[in-house]
Amino acid sequence: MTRPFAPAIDLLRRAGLRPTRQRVALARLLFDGTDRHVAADALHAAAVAAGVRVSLATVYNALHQFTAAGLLREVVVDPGRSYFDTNTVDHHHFYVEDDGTLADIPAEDVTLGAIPPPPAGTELRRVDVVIRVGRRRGRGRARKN
Amino acid sequence: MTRPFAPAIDLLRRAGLRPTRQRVALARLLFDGTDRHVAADALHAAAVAAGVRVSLATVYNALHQFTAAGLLREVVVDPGRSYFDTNTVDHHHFYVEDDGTLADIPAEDVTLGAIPPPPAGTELRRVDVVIRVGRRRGRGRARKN
DNA sequence: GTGTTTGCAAAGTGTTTGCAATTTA
DNA sequence: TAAATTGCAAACACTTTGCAAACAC
Repeated sequence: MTRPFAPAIDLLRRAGLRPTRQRVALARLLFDGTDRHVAADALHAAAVAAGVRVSLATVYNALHQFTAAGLLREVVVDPGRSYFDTNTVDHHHFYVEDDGTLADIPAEDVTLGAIPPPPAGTELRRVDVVIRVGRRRGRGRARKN
Repeated sequence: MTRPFAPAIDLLRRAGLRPTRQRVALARLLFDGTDRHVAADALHAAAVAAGVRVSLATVYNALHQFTAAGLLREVVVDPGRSYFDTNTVDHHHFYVEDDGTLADIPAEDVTLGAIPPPPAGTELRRVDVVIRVGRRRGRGRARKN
């Protein structure tokens, strides 16, 4: 019944974030050992479902703070929706366009050769490989315009 | 003074789209031979600046119709803003995070080895490689929380 | 003519902000 | 107690929609 709070609290402390009730609750939902891809909305729903009183605005704040602290990584695959990944190790993604689902791909499963040099005055931040897939399509019928 | 309209009209016709005044005007702005990365907003502004009477809603419609017709490709690099690329040939991107700028990278400049098989029931749609770069940072000072 | 496309303004998304009330250390 | 954090609701940026008027063929 009582999952330990200590690990989440430590995690936050180590990240330099105050372990407030809502941050601890969110951290416990997020960092349970499995790799998750969450949208603010879904996390908020999960928190509420778990009986945690937290506002959506606080969830957004927490997600950004966690990201800034290196506990999460933001994944951009869909304009108009942000996903946060609990896997902060270098890796890539499958994105199932039809249902907005993400799946990790270990970095070593994608061979990425030499990368062209960044434009002048800029430095490399990250390389994101997104493999977009979709439910297999019938042999699509013609459409007019 | 009079840039030819015929090419744009043909382009639209071939794509199965009615060459209406606004679609022709937008096509002429977009397909001038160079590779462009536009957001709806910017294209609308450009059209208005060029003296074309067109509403933002129509620009959105046109961009999606052009994309569906294969004349454009949507590039997702920023949650909350859609970019459309006039280069529909297979290629990748640099994304300068600090100023929201995109630059093309020819497909052959990125070596992509074997790709893991798509999740069950799905088929490959596209592989996007986004190399995120940023203005070179000073040696960032400490921040607290 | 007839069906398509447009413009407008309103409605939607998803996200951020301002600020008083609350909580943490 | 002082400073950080929260919740709420309002403000946001961007995108989509509904429908009458305008347009293409």
